[in-house]
Amino acid sequence: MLKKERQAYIIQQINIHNKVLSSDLCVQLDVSEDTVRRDLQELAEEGKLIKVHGGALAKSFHFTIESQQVYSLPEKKIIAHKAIDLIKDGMLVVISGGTTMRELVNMLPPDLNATFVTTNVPIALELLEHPNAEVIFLGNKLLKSAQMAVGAEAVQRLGQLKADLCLLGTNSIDLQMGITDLEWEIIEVKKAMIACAQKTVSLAISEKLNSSQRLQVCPLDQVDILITELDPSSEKLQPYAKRGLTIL
Amino acid sequence: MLKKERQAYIIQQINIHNKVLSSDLCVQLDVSEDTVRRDLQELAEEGKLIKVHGGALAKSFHFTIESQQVYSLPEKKIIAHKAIDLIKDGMLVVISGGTTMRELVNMLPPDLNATFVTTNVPIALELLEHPNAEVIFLGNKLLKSAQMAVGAEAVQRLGQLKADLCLLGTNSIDLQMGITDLEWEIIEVKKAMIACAQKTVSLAISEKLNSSQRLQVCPLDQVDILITELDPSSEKLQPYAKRGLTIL
DNA sequence: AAAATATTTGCGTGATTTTGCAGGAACTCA
DNA sequence: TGAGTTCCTGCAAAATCACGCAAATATTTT
Repeated sequence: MLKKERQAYIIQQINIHNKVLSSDLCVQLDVSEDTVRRDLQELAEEGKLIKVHGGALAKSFHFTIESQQVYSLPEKKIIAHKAIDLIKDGMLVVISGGTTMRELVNMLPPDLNATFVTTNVPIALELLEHPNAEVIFLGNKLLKSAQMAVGAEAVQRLGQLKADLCLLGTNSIDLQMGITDLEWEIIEVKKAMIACAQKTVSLAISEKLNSSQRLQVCPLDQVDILITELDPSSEKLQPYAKRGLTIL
Repeated sequence: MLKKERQAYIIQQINIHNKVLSSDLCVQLDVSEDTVRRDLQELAEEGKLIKVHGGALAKSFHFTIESQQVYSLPEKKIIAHKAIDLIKDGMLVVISGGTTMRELVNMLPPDLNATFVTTNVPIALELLEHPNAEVIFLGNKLLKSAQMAVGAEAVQRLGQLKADLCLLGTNSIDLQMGITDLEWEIIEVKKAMIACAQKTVSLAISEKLNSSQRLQVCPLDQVDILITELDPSSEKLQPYAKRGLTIL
């Protein structure tokens, strides 16, 4: 078998599987490991793949590993844009945390006259930049990992509110478990946020659809509106529409 | 499974859910906990995530304020350094806002085990970066100009505390009027902070000595310790020493 | 076609990487 | 405080890699 043939085969395998193992290749091609290694090295030098210990990865893999400042920022901007239309003058809005929410706050029209309630420190800071928003921060004990207030005090004071809208940054949502999250203390606060608002809006990039974590925030029927970056007619969203959620 | 694949998966999970647990990952990836730990550590060194006990956090999720040009930074660092010696393990410290305070929080020794109470949003955020500090944020309505909580709620809840130390960023201090400030709402909160603490410390760069503003926070005899960037024996400080303040 | 030259391949050896495990330290939480 | 978890260090086994060398193969020259 010719060298060119071998390399063509390797490229083909990479295109199909996005990765190859040296050990696999040397069996499939019936050559020594050294030969495979040399082939991979050559192809890597030509920029046709990425060599890693034990095999090689498709070039496109490099994308995933790159660390962007904010993951999926364009998608989040789309989501934020859709959500903003829900906020009207005079409303009392409860808002959670996350990068999507930060984008949303950033994009709020300057002339909007609304009151925002949050337990999340970065969100509060971002809201303070807005010329007309009134900002209420609830809570006392702050949780480091989530940079937000948790605990009985925050929950109790959320209970004393009657909000028009709850904007919920969502970690995981699926049909069985509804909205789920990882930490008990966060769950508690999110539950209280949902309970005090007339309408609950879940904001999630589509990757988060159909994934679930340990603890339930609320079942699906407590969510009124679901916003993703996808078009409402998208295939992935139909199961949620069938369950009675408004899709934006 | 290739190591890079694993790491790409971890990054993806982190980006979607903001947080991952080592224990979850080692099940999902079918490797030992050690391997997961090593992966997380490696990714943390590359700056792609933040390693925490038991798992890791997304980097973009953690929002920090970029330290812009701070006026008189070297002086403020000196002040902060002096003040830090006053804070001991187990203390409950009430802390106001300002760039000097941000420097102070930044310089806190990582092994310090104290509880901090503040009504200032940027300070709270900075405190959250500290590995051991417990952070309590008081208040609900936020004042845009000062990025802090004001109003009856905050004042009342400060009244329910018994703090060891009150660290007060000071705008103006002089012999006649004591500590003074501009805005009524801020005065109220600062008064409450002083009232609830056993010792009050005023931190001020020497420029602010012998200046006063419209509204009084407290008379000079309520201040226990005065910290400036000057040497305690400095001429400018003697009048304050004579009035009974400890000069550091 | 034969010889000379260049390229490719396989192998041995030793270095490097990866992984899991044991133990003890450090941390968390009730 | 004390049990349970997570973390770190060092170690060892296995896999993978890198390098030189010689044999095999391909290419060019004569």
